[in-house]
Amino acid sequence: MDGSFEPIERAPAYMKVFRAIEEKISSGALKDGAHLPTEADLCAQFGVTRSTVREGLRLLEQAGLIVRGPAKKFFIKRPAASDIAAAASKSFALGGVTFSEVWDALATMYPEAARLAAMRLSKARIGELEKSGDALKAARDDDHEATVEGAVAFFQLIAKGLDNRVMLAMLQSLNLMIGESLRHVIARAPKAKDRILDAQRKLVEAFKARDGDVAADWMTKHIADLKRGYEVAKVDMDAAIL
Amino acid sequence: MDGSFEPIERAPAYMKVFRAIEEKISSGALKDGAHLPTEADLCAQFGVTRSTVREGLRLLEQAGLIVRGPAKKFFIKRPAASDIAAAASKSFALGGVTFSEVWDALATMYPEAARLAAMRLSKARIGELEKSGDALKAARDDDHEATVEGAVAFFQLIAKGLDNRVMLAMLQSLNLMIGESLRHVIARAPKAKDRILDAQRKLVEAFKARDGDVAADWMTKHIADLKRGYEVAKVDMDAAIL
DNA sequence: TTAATCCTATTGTCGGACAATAGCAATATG
DNA sequence: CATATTGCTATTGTCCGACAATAGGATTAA
Repeated sequence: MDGSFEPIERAPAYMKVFRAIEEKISSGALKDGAHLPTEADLCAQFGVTRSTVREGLRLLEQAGLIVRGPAKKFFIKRPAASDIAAAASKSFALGGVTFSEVWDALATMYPEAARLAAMRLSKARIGELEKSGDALKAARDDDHEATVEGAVAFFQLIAKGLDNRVMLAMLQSLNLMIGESLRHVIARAPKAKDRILDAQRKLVEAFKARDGDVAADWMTKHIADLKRGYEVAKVDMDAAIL
Repeated sequence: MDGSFEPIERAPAYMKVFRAIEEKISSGALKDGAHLPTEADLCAQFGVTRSTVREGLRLLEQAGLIVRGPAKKFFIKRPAASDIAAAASKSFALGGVTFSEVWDALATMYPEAARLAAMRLSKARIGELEKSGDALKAARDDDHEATVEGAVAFFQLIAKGLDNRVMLAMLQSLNLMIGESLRHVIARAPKAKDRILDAQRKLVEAFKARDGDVAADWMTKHIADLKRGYEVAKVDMDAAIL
């Protein structure tokens, strides 16, 4: 006989609200850009009170599935690569990952990204890379903020040019972390701007020539060089990034 | 003159509650594993009502910064790599990334991961890899679930062995996505198990020999082979993963 | 026609209330 | 004495009702 019972489904109501709406989003029943019904409507539909609905909405909000539109109304938004990257890098920081872990990942992934980029970057994207370099060149040598932005923008353009949202999100989360940390050491790294510009120039040449090996090679050097800046600045690579 | 005013800080109270607690966590004032005060306490401390506090808690909950302990009490938890990976892969799925994007990322990143693994895997970890292979070999050939688990477990062990939480999270999120999708096609991929086992064997050999080039090479083949399974199964690689 | 004003729908916050539940203490039972 | 049951208490989950704040649209004034 089987007179025993299954454990009954016992999740808080706000969680069920969250899951229900999440389901409707992932199934496409609630399309990207559509407005969420008002809280009062949701109360009626789910048969719960506004407090409960609102707790569910907070979950959706933090999950990045809904964003505030005009008039505070929520509308549906499927998470973009940049959202994932931002959330991930924040979590990494909170999780206490170290500089060396980030740089290690950077050194592992970006050369291959560069190799791929050599094959895949559009002419327009390569043009953007050159323009970004020109902008950096035009900046004053002691404008460290411009140097950091120029370095990060270059990585960013490569990541975007791969035309792959998964890799974009991953590389972008690395970009966010190195950008934040570069800012703190750039002032102490002599000649950083010149060396960055040189590497970028070589990389663009490789991209133009569609030479993946050379691109990967220069990216390796570029990253090693950036890392050296950290060592010169005597940053403890085993400390957590903030 | 500058008689103009800055835009005043106007964030909802529940958001401020969220940020305040998040701050205390990231600054270390609330240590990992510590219990959060009761809702009533938080009300008193922040000077807001329980509804407001609870909405803030929902944000923290979804952000993965607090988890339910026994007795429903919350305690602090810094996000681990696996949390980040799970959140990211979920977001990728909701964002509608395609099979080919995932496989593209896989093919780009894992060979380099394997190269690194050849240098970095501990003997114990390599032993685990072999044991995982033995377990897969022992499974029945038509036990597709075991095949999928064996394939994913192998990737998982390599990712863990890199001893880098950033890469672990990234590779793990890929693992989650391919695992989920492999499950749907494995039955239609003939001889999949044998070919997987063969690649795994070659990879372990390369790891033992600490030969990064060979490891990267076999990983490339292994992944290409898995991908071919998809093509044989006539999966639309441009469709969104679910 | 444009600018100021009112109106309305919706969100943000409040306060209180009570049921549900987990953990613990007290009690009963053998 | 050991164990099982019961009751107690603190805390969370949910509900209700209320009101201020605000954004947008409608309406009126210029």
